[in-house]
Amino acid sequence: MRDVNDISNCTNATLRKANRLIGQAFDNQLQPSGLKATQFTLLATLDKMGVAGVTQLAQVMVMDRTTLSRNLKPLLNKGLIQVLGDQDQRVRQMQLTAQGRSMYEKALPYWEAIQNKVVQRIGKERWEQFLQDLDTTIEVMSDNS
Amino acid sequence: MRDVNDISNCTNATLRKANRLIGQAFDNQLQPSGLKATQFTLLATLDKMGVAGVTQLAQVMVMDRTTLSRNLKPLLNKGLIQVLGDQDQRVRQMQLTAQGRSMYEKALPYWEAIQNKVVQRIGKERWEQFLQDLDTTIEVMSDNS
DNA sequence: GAAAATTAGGTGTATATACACTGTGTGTGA
DNA sequence: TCACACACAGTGTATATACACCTAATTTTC
Repeated sequence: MRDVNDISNCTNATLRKANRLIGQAFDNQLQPSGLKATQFTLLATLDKMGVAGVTQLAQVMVMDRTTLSRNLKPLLNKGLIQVLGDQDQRVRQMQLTAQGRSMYEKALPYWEAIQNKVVQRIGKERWEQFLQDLDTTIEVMSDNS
Repeated sequence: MRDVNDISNCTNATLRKANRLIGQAFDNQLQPSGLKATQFTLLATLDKMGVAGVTQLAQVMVMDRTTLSRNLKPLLNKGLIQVLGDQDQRVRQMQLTAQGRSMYEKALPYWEAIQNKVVQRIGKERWEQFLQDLDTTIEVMSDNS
């Protein structure tokens, strides 16, 4: 049994460590594609949504709106994402450009490579449990109470 | 069974989401202490090590040396950490100051509060499994191969 | 229909993260 | 001993993250 109050078992610190290592591994593998792992995730999410406003996209990504705002900049600069007009002039609807979709699709094999490598290292069964626990954590921590 | 190659199951993206939420929760709870969660973790680690050089501390924290170098700055500025001399003039040995230890100890109850809250939300049993899986992930991802 | 509340979004500031590169000190081998 | 390798740490640059605050457009309310 782990001691909850032992600082060695800090949920945040342990999660951060894992996050750094996994992030580096994904960034590393995705490097030939010219995308960071975070950018790849953003493109993947927007690709699935088709068209989305900033706040809407931020909610789906469980990310602060202002963080997303900043993360969009390099992708807009590279022409991977374009902004569409909207009746409601407050909203900036966005979607992938042809170049963006192309770059995303070219990056997919690199993503699959590292994703499979990670699953293999952790072990399929344990990985499934792990992803489930991450999803649960995301769910229970999303209630602002 | 989860599809490993389904982008919805991206290990990195899911981990990042959880990391953001947990990080915010810890930062939030620690706010009255004047420390960010990352800074708290750094102080806790250095407190346990007693004295440590930058590279040594970075290895223990599974963190890039240059990242740690930057993270140390606000703590040095606030006088929570001090640099000691060393025979080997390349090494910057560091330790907590009295003020640093005091601030760390004052922050501990806030850490315990959020740590327990998180464990309660996830559920003790599931949390133990979760921490175990995180540790495993850290271990298998630490091999540079 | 105008004032107030709400909603969408960006900026200023600070920290977190890491790669490529630089500088400096230490040790080692010819 | 001196040149070269190696070890320790910081900087330049770029992105990621989020809170506090600001602006503008829309909706709601009276």
